[in-house]
Amino acid sequence: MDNQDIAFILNEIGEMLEIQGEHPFRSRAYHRAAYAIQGLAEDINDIYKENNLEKIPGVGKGIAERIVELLKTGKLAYYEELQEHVPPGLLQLIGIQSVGPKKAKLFYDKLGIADVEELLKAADEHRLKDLPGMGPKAEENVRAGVLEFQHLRERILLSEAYPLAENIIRQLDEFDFILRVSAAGSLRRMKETIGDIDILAASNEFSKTMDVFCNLSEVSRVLAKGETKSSVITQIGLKVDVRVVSPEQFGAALQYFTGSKEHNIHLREIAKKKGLKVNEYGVFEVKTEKRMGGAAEEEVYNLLGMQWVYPVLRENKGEIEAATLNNLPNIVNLSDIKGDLHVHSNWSDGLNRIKDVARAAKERGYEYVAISDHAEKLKIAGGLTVDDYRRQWEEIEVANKEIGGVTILRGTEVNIDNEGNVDFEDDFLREFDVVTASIHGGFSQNKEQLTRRILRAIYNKHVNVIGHPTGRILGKRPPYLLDLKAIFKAAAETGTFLELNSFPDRLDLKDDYLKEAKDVGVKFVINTDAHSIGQLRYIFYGLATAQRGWLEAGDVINTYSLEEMMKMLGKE
DNA sequence: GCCGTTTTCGGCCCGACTGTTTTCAGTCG
Repeated sequence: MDNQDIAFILNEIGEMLEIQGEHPFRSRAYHRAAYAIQGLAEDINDIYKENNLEKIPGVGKGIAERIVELLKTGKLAYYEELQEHVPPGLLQLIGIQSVGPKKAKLFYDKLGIADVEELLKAADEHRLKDLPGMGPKAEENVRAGVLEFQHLRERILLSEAYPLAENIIRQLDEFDFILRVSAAGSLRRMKETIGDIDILAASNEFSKTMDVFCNLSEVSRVLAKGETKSSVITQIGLKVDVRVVSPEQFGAALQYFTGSKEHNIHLREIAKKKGLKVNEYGVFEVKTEKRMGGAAEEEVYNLLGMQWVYPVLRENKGEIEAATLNNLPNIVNLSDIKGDLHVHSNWSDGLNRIKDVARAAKERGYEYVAISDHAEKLKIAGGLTVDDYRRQWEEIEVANKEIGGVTILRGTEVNIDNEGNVDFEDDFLREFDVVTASIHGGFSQNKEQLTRRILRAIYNKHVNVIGHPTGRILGKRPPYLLDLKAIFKAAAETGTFLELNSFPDRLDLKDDYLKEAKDVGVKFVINTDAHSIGQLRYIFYGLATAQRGWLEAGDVINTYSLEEMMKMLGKE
């Protein structure tokens, strides 16, 4: 059982407790614990062995006992007992729009409905509308919700949602009665995947704003339309929520609507202790109901005695405490990036010539770019032999003379084989400016084997960087089973850099892991792994992930000048 | 079920929208 397994079960327990009508705070406790465990880089088995389970935020005596039982036996009697009362199919139902724990229980108790298909059948046969609290409209909403559930897309990549949101914002911005408009929610926090798009507008003409929004060409169905809040489904099956407030409320509303939920709950708890109340309209003194501010987000945070918090940090993972101490990280910015150390050319499986890559890098304002084509053992990607590299270096030399203003570096992406060996002998590896080593196969090995492979690469003194360290592909492939704590420790000890791969479906290392690795002294490189010059822009998503991982420019090697960076790579 | 500068009990964020009710429960974020 790994962290994800435990988090999954705790989440399901939370949901089952909701359906059972348990006290909401009990179920919230399980969800909070699951959330914390999901983000841990350290293996929960190790945490257990070190007797530190109760140090995980949100894990107390009770939940720690549940976790211990799961880790020891692979089973949990309490979980199985709950499943007898709440069949697994029932948990799907609360994923349907307009169906929550109460209605799911109602449908199950009164009609024996225990999965989505049965619910659709019951709606079609109009057996729902006569249930208490239901009616014809509610029944139709459930039916539409089921159909959407079956077609609705899962969470989509930030890189897909971001342009769509920009497009909607641009259109709304053109109306002169819409004074301000901004993305909010997980999109503004730049989460790697997005469940729905949240947009906030400031206007003095609420209903006109709502009309304009609900009539955008991207909209396929209006789920709800109110005076200040509407929800629609777009043509591509993504939900978009829009909220409109008056201009003087914009800051408080942006704060509230950006979330995360966990961040906001914590913030409002602090407000309460100070005798204040925070909502989407402003900050208020509870006693006098006097409004203290809220036109700008900064006011909200300052009134609570803390620094304004970057949206990318608002996950309730220590940022509120840091902001209170005036101690937020000075997170790395796009303008700090001075080069890319992992770009492919047409020598292996890339699209563009070295010269074109260099010119594109120069246009981005980079000082340097490393051509890091695959090495020979990765035959499927057109891996290069020793002789190929020597000829490539000649081309690099010519291009360096011809272009100027940007330095093209000799890179390589060597493969870490099933035993942890990399392509090429030490004498040849030494001739590269930067050596990145990555795993491209043998994913099904066990945790010890996979960890040993990466550790061997880390201890190879000619390997500078471990590429896409966990190998995950969002929505397609889970990360390799790894002892990340051991890998972070070894990387910090040897001065081996860990890559943050900016490909939108990789973003590997992910945000939570970056933060933990940073805390033990690991340094990073933010690369694109671009296979065409158009993909160099993916640095934008890698950078956002770095920010979410609390990285500062000093933690990232490709924010340094060429000279400084080469020194850090051990090349003079 | 968790947690602590109101600390071992008594709290636990706050409000909009919908559809059912006729003052409110459920859902959502």
